[in-house]
Amino acid sequence: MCGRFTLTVARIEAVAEAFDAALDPADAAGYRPRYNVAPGDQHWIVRLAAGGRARTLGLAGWGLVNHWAPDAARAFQQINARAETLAQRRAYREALKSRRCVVPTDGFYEWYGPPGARRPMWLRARAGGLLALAGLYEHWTNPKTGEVRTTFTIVTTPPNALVAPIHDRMPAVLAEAEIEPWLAKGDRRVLHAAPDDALVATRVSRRVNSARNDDPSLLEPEREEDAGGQQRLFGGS
DNA sequence: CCAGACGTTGTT
DNA sequence: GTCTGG
DNA sequence: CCAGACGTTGTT
DNA sequence: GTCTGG
Repeated sequence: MCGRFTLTVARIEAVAEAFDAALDPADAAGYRPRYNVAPGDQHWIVRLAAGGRARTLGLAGWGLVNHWAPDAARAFQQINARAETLAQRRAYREALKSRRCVVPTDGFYEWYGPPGARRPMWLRARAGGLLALAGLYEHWTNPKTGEVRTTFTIVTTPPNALVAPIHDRMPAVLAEAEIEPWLAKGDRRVLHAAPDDALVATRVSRRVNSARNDDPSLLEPEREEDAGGQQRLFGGS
């Protein structure tokens, strides 16, 4: 699945340029690199402007709250949406029809191993740089305060050959040519596992476990001898 | 008809 | 065990 | 995803 | 809002 990720670029303007999106200047003012984005956090999404073809880059909360929800309690149970069932699920069907987004990131974490000894891996693009994750978003008005929140969920697929030994799900990573079909038409054919050679995996520290930790040292590769005797899933790396 | 759910993951 | 918060 | 709380009353 | 279950 996808329960934590990173966006470590120095300038959010570079993300706007890469995705050909207009940057919300109010949101951009508070930008900082993130090494441990967790459910419930504010993060960046690229979406089409209302009725148009222009893309915007702005902040939204991770964990989809449907516009009809009485409260935001279910947000944490809607951080991911299975690609296979998007069109059937009541919570996602409407958003699939009209509110797709792309979630910019430069890596995501997956945990593996036995209960109580699970270890995080950081997966990133083999050549480095940005990844485009497929997502859905929605607006929700808090009935108590009248405040409008925008929230999103990340689509998941079965794993590719790299991720399969670690986990049975992974986020839907869009190739550059798949971004527009996803945003404009919700073309579900783009929701497939990333090519087997698209990503590389690094074992990282269990300090990632706590969402309070959010600094560059989280991405430092952890050596085998620091790994506490876990089995070697990645002998060559 | 009204009431109640609407989700994913991991673990057992 | 289960829910909330980060 | 994992970590941490899970409660009320009265007093400051 | 919309669907399923009773």
